[in-house]
Amino acid sequence: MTVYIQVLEDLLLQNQTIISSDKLAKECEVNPSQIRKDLAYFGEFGIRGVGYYVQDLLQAIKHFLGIDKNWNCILVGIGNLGRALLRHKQFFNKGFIIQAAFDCDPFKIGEIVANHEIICTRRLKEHVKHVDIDIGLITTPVDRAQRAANHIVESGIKGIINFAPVRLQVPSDVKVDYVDLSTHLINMAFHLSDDKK
Amino acid sequence: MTVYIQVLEDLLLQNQTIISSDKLAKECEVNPSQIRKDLAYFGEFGIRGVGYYVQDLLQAIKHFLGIDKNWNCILVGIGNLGRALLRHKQFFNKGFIIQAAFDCDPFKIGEIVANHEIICTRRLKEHVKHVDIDIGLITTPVDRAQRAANHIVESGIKGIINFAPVRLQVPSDVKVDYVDLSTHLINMAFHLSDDKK
DNA sequence: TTAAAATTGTGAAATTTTTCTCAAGATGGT
DNA sequence: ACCATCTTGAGAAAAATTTCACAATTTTAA
Repeated sequence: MTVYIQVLEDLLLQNQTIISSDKLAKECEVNPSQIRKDLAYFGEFGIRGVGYYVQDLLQAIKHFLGIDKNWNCILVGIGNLGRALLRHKQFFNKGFIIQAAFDCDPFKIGEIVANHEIICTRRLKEHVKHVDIDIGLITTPVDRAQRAANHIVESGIKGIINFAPVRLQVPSDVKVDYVDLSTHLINMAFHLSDDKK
Repeated sequence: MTVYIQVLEDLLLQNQTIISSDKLAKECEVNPSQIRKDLAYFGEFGIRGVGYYVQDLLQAIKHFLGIDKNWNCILVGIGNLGRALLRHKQFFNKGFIIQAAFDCDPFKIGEIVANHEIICTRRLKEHVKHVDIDIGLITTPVDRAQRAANHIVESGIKGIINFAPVRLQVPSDVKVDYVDLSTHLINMAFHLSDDKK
């Protein structure tokens, strides 16, 4: 789905107003039927004999995915990756706003990174009380990730995106999404192994 | 598969020598049959009535995936994310070694980040000639990503991991893996939308 | 020694996902 | 107005994936 968004936004920049499932399929490197099924899933947006209106389609997808409104996030763990995410402006454009940044290292607390003052993780719950936070991002080292998750869960947040390569124990009503960069490297290594041998 | 590695390495740290598919399934949050199928795929490693030897299994998986040897990488695009990756030591442990870092910004060239001197992207090909590089990582802005990909392809590298949210045009013998952080945020937003409404 | 309990490997069944096919609707030219 | 050409939507078919069920094998214990 996000691939569609990427490609459609690109088409919009090129002032293309209409696209057929065939051409969109080629751009996204998938089967045309696949696209039609996916797009039909949330309503009839195509016009037979014509194709899809890029702008309308984009809006429909975004609405369907819930990214036509803003989402409040917090970030726990201000290491290299944490800093990169804080400084990364792309998220704002897409409606994901980092409202606060936490770390448990006393040397980091009070430091300002990309307009965010780093706050002690132990004070996470009280800080979050007054703002409605949707998503917690964990960018701590492996051995701190579970503790970070506990703080996030305790403060009532129901979505966690975990960048630390470790499984987290959370209540069943909290959704965890795992982001593991090394998985991508491993997949690539596996793919390239065929050639190498 | 990488989830198995994560969990198995964790078990190894806990000095657990044997694990059954049932328990491993619980840890990985998947079906026990799934695990047995996956593990049987590359040989019979379990012992009926007993389970799997953690250490042997881990080694077998790593060998199967091709990560029991080192992989040489280069990084193109020294922004926030690029710097974070260069400083991230976790990759080294897993056999992925960043051998060189490139950027086309004259102000960045010559700068040293995490022991890497940043080299002009135009000189990528000649620099790579003498070392056998397996994987190119792209962490440029969107509008530079295709050019970075071209440089990488021209130098004969067959694997690209692209962190820029844009599709790349490459010859069919070059594999591209797309890493898009906002995809994870969007998935989470979609999941949480059900509750929010 | 024998029986009960544990656990894998694998064929079969069930489920999900992907692809194919084509009727139905839209457009453009004659 | 009519026909040829596009292109979607959706049911059917095909393919892939996941789960079930159980024989085969090992361990434990009486």
